[in-house]
Amino acid sequence: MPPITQSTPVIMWFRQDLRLADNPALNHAASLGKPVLPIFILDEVSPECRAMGAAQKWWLHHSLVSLSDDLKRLGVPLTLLRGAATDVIDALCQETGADSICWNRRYGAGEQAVDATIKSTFRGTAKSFGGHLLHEPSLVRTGTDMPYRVYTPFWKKFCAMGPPRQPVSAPKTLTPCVTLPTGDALDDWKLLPRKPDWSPSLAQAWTPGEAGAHQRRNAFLADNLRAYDTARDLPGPDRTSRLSPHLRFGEISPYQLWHDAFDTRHTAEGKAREIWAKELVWREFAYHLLQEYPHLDESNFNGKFDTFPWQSNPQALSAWQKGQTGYPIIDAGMRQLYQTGWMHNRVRMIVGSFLVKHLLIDWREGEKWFWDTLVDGDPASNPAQWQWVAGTGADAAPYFRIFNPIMQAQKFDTDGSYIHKYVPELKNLPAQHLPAPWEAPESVLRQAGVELGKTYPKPIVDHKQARARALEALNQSKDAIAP
DNA sequence: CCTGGAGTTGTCCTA
DNA sequence: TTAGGACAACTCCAG
Repeated sequence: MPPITQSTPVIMWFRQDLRLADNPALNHAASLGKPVLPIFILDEVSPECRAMGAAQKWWLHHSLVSLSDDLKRLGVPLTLLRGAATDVIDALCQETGADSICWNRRYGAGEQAVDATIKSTFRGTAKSFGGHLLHEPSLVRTGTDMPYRVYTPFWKKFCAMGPPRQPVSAPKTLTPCVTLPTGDALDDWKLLPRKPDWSPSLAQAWTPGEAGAHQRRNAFLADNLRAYDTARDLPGPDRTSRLSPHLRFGEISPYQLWHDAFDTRHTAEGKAREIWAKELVWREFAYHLLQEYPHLDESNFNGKFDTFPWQSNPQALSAWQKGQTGYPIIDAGMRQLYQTGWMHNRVRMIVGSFLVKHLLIDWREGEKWFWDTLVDGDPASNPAQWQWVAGTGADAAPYFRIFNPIMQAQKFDTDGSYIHKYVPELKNLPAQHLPAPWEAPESVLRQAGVELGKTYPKPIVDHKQARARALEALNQSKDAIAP
């Protein structure tokens, strides 16, 4: 080891916090008056750490480009390293003499194990900070010091714990290291898809990076917060925040968004503000569940479902993934996902319910597909929402709650704008027939150039029959004894 | 320890 | 056309 001197650098380890503003670990690093060495590690080898899906990798690539540019503007370059994080950091300390490291906490079991190992073996000071969540998930406890399993009491307790701290601004300058360690070139990581390159449609929909996140935030606060409580449910106009991937990669701080929610410079009813704040806290609740139950993506939260007879049905699974089920609202959603790496939340519930209840396919198949295709694929929110839809989760939907894909389309895509956008083969079919094209008169179909079974699939299951079959199967298993 | 109100997002049938 | 109740009972959690 080189001798520890005044000029030894502090390592700022970026992970899921790819931003400069309101980044507590970065502010800490800046405050030490030492050279700052910002790094990002691509760790695909540490056990129990879930490898990113393809859409997330695309996002990560561009987010790292953006972070790297932003850091350069502060006078320090971002160093990219690859391998098991413990080994990488060991080697980095050997090379640079760094005796100090800091990061913002993460919450997957495998990731926490890695961080704990580094903290206990690091020769020097390793400091962690809270930046990803508004309250540490393990600190929200019931009156009897237990974790919560139901959202509303969690929300009440969350509010009773007092408001989250105010966001802090980015450091003005950082001191660079005199000599830099050797790092990787981002392109060598091959995070971008090729053969085929399906990313242009993602690039059209999104601007990864901190600047893009703030653009989205400003647009949301100016336009969509006002009527958020009602308008967020309609996938056609899509008045959601669309901030989920930016939050996933920490390009914007949840502290910033929490205080935005109650900022009176933006006009909105109290109801809209509260619903938006509650959405932020759903994310917290998902992490709370993940903390209590680290295998949230692998096993049923409710063990009664461990014996449930899920059906293996590769053809149906494939039709669902490709958006070829014959139910336009399902197909629109699945195609939006595949094309843009994102799906409106209302539609996520509808397609999730369809896979699990209508097709009786294991929710884990859906969770995996979402994980691979979503740019906002989140280790906590994704499995938590799938388990909720499937009825296997904490605070699960009751088993008899089966979304009707026809009725949902009528109710939430009344003008057909969502289906028209993502199912172009039905673009000439009048809105009233979009929820269930097989019920349209033959002449109307012909006039719209639709031939069911040729230009657009016939429904792969009958709603009424599938619903009855699901109720039967679920009814039988609800009395199963948890192991 | 007991009590009792409450629980994200729906559907379908009946009156 | 629309409003209301059944669907099931259970667990959670505060007081």
